[in-house]
Amino acid sequence: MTSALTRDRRRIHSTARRVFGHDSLLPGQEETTLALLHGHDVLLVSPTGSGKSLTYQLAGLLLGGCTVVVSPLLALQQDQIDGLEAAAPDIRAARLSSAESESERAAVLERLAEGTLDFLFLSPEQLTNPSVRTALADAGPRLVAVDEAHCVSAWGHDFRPDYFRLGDLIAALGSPRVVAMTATAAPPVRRDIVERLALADHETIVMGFERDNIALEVARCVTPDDQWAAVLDTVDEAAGGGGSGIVYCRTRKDTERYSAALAERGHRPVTYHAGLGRRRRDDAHRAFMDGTADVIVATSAFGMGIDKPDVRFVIHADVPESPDTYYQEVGRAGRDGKPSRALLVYRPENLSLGRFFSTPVPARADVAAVLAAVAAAEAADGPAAGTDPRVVAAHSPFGVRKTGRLLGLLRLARDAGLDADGVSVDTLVDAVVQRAEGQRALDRSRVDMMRSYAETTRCRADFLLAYFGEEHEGRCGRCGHCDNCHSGLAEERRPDADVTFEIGDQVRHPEFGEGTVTDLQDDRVTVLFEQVGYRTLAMALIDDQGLLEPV
DNA sequence: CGACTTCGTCATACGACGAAGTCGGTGCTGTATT
Repeated sequence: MTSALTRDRRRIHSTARRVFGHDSLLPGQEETTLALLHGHDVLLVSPTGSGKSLTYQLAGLLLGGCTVVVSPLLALQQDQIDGLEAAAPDIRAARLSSAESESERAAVLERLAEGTLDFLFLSPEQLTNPSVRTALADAGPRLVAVDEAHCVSAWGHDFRPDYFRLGDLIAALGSPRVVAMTATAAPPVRRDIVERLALADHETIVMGFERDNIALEVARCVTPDDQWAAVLDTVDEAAGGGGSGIVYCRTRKDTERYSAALAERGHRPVTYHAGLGRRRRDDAHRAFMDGTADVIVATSAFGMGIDKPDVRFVIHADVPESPDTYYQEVGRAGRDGKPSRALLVYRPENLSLGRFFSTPVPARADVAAVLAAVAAAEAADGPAAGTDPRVVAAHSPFGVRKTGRLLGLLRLARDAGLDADGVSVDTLVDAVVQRAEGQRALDRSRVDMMRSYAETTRCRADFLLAYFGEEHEGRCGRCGHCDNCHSGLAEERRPDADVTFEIGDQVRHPEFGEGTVTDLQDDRVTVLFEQVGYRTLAMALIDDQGLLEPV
């Protein structure tokens, strides 16, 4: 007799073959699809190119109805639709965005109502439109896929505030299954995604982070002139091999400067940042993709969804604000599996920009004002009005943006166990400010981790994999091709070292509170504290003063 | 926080210096303006 499990596996494989022409599935695809079919939400952390999209496509088709795909960029949505139509001509996909005319939007919503749409792509902002939400709720989607889900954690505080309430917006569609997908997510990012999307009875499925064809290097510089020269010389050297590459800068101005200098040296660079306007951005993007340009000099605006296989080098002209961002950007090298370089050009002074950009902490008076506005909005427009930034903003002294940000923090504080009833305004204000301070501390500790990465003498791949919570078992602690492995600085991890803790242990520190051990070296331990973010502590000090206690 | 710009100051100094001020990254949206 055939078990239900076997039957579901067969359905998955036959759909993959019949609709997409795949005779076999990649690691993680069956597992994720099965979990969704069996009623679990899923957080899927898996590298670009590993076929994350197929999991929501298979699950969507098997669950039936229209699957909603939330994606942060309009360009990405279009890519996905094009890819889907190319892979499976029978599939009916559409997009709902500000780029469509009123009549096009009406046509899409009609197809949704008729049930003749398999996949609908949209941004979180679309879900804040009540008529869109109602139309979707009426259609009763069974699955929502959240693409580039790390955005749920990174955005919302002060950028694209609707990411902050994506969980609520999805729940309003009738609490469908949710699959959140991203290529990179360290443990606190995973926690954020699960919490903010309110993933129910969820499974976290993590495929490997390791990209062993990318050689990690750091060039430490003292003066701005050294830094300038290191970037340009490395492009000369790397581009000599014939491949293309990306130079990441922290400011728009620097992208222009480096671009001009590279052109003078005989390269074919293009510049890319958000200040350029649609047309010039599209031109730069196309020139890089088709090889007309060999280097793209860009801010962080460039890269999401880029799947150019032969990027041979990624050079960071300035240090980014976190290992999360760094690895995301580095990951755009060597998609074809061939040897590639990732060089971080590091001057400690550049870390300050990361601190500047860290999450702002709101003034207590502002939080109190928004709390009052929530009460006013609920009194005037009903209980649901208290969560809508547009409605609350009408009663608050601030714009929609700032109101939305404070509402987001308020929501998180309440979710953390503070019920609105019977809690004083002061307590709630405290909780909101604390929440923001915690976020800020985490942001800043990520800057510190970036410093540690730049200054470490151990294997750089090992450092990053530990940061992302990758299993250490069986790893010798040497990738063999980063600069520290090459120079002999990185030593083999000694398994017989006097280990007091293990990765994943819950610990308590008298000052920093509770946390989780994320990394161990012979003489140091790194802990991710709930209140203050990442801290690396000397083992000798811990032993002497009994600083860390198991919980 | 720090890089860069602007402004005032000095006075056998009209260029050089310091103080003060400004700016720095990601994109969706709907609406007003050409």
